[in-house]
Amino acid sequence: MTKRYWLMKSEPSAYSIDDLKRDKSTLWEGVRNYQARNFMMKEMKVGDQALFYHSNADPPAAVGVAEVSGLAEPDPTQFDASDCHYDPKVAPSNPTWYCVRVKFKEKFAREVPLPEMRAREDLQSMVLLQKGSRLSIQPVTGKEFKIICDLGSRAAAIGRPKSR
DNA sequence: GCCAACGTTGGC
DNA sequence: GCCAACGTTGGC
Repeated sequence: MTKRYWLMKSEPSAYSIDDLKRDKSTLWEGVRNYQARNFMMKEMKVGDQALFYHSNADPPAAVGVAEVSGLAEPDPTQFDASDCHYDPKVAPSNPTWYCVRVKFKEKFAREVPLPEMRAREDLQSMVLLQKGSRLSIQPVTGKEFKIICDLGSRAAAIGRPKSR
């Protein structure tokens, strides 16, 4: 099966790329949107690559790469009354919410801020940039993934022109 | 803090 | 099944 590419949002105040770096891997808990859940449940495979995106940050930015390291399993927080993602409607015998495990791959040498992505002609079709889009887990193409990784590497910093 | 856009809930 | 009201997301 071909490797696929994703973008996963997290508010850095809740869980940042540095948290993932520290933890090495984590369950992507707390997703409470069916479309995002379905990507995790039905489409994400071990080895898939994901851009780690900081939402509600200043500026919002792609900050690194994670890799799917475990197929979807029931999200434990849906059963935990002390957790802010607790879902009292869910019976333990029949989980509603699932999450994959992801592991840390890299933190970009520099963040790739949202306005920079917006400004690029070759990223216009990204789900992230569509008006009103707020999916917290979304597919990206291999091409988009590579462009953003390149922008995040130091060599590509500030989009210096090739010729002068 | 504001607010546009989206998703969910619940009355009918 | 419609749709108004409400809650949430997330950029600005």
